[in-house]
Amino acid sequence: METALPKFDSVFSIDCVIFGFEAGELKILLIERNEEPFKDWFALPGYIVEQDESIDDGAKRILYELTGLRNMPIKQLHTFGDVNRHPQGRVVTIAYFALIRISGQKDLTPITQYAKKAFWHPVKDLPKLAFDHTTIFETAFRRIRRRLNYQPIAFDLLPEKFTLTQLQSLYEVIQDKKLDKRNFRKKMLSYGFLKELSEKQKGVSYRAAKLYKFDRRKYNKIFQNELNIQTTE
Amino acid sequence: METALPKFDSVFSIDCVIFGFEAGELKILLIERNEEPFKDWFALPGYIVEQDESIDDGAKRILYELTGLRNMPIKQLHTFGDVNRHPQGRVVTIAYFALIRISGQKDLTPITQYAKKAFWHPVKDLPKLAFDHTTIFETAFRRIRRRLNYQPIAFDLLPEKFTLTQLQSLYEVIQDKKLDKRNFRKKMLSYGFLKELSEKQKGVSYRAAKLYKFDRRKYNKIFQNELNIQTTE
DNA sequence: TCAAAAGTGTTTGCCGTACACCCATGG
DNA sequence: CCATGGGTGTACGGCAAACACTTTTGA
Repeated sequence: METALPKFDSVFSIDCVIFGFEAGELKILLIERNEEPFKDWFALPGYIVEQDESIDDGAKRILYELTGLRNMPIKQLHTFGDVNRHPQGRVVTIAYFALIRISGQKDLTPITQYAKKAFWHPVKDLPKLAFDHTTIFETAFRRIRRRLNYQPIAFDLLPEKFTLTQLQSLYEVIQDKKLDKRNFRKKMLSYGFLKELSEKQKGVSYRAAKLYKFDRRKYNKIFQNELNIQTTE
Repeated sequence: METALPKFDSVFSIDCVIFGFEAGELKILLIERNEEPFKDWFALPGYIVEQDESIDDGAKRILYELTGLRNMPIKQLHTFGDVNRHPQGRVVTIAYFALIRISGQKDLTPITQYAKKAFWHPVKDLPKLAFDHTTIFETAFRRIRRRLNYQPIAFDLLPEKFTLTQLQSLYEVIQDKKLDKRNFRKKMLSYGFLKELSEKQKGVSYRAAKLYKFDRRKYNKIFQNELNIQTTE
């Protein structure tokens, strides 16, 4: 079943790399395609932008329609415009990315027929993806690895209340290296933007850890100088 | 004189923010437009991408045709896709940037009729630019300000042989702050990627300064670990 | 000889890093 | 009582920042 693209003159599309963290693993959101080309392949959620919507709005809409996720805080990543990246014609794609909290309740139900399903897949052992989506993913992954060093993106991936060990293991997964527990905790707490809660972890068969919250207001106050420079992208 | 765009369905274009450094000032390359819309306005060099060229190739071609500069090492900056950014229809633009050496010889002669002329303009006191080009410039400027802290982009702007004072004044201009001379020189020299030449500055009416060269090979050797992470974008 | 910029060291505080043991809890 | 992770402090080295005077040169 061939589904022709509406126009081959300079069509542009959106593709989204959505990161999540679950069961100690970094994951991204994939769909199984229900359309040619690459029907039945796994792909990043993506589709063609409408004429009367901004690319930012289009990205939000497309992500919603393919995965059921609304109002995700996506940001632009990079634009991919090789001539032959799409087998049916010229499609320039603008890639977006986001780091979000995976919560069990959110059901990933595509609204459109273009995707059979949407699901989380570990970034380790990603299958071959449709189009140039593997390249797009790699670009996104490099970006967040770098960004982890100077922006508080880890907290977007964690549950609202988390332990320092969870935070550390997230850093370790993204950077793919072990960190020293004492140094990590000392440094994180020294910033002053973590709020210690009176609650403790529950349901573990060992000493329960304290829970913390990320205090974004304090973070902004502390880093407002740097943020003036960093605000974009 | 109205010049209609070829198609209004999802046209995409390139705009280039080309930085240079001359007479102690940071400058960018502008054109004076010779086409509606915004005829006679100043604008970033930019035009529409062809169907059969990648966006990277298109960016190089367009920059050449509007300014006469060939083979510039441009990199992608960001894509701007608001619905109404172009008064004649839907044009998504992919912005590129580069830092280059302004040399007196390079004549800036547009090849096409779309630009009357191309010229360097200080980033201080930029005039109002066509379309959303002021926003694009600001995005590029923020990007290079940040990047200056972790990549050797300053050397792309300087002549091949330069003095430490020239290097420092470039850092000061980009970051808009004064730096301490002793600390600056100590730090720069400690990296080990500056090669001291036996030559000295000429034609100055005070003590001539030593000239230095940036040794990119050494730089790459020293920073290859970090570069593994930083290579992209 | 004067004006203008070149060139040069030391001290201090902070931050990153290395490193190992006892504690609390649930099963 | 045992297994599992939770939680804690110190010492060292390197880097950034503050700070002022002498030297060289051409006009």
